[in-house]
Amino acid sequence: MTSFTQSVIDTIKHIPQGKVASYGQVAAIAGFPGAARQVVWVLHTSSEKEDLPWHRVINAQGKISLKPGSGHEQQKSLLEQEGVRFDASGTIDLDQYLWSPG
DNA sequence: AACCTGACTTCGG
DNA sequence: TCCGAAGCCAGGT
Repeated sequence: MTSFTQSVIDTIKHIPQGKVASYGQVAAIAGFPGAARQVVWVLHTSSEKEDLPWHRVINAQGKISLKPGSGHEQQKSLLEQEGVRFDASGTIDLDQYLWSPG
């Protein structure tokens, strides 16, 4: 499979524990730069079926985009369990936790 | 077949 | 520095 969906799913599955990646980054690595919104859609449609580490995908500012009550707390909790520290304002230190597939 | 939506990103005023 | 608008693409209705 070389579809956009499969590429994104595969990319997300490769995000290591304790690291995070932005939507745009995931799209770019998957081979579709600028397709951040489609990544959102993939998470919505395949996060459970494909058993994806959806919580490791955040926005480019190092913050969780979900609204409180819609998974925000759960995502933060899951990341903290993996060792990701949050700022007092709920921001992740990208210098330290941003995934670089190097 | 056309229109709408989505956990985004980036640029311009 | 902050806000608004446009652009990305696939899937659902």
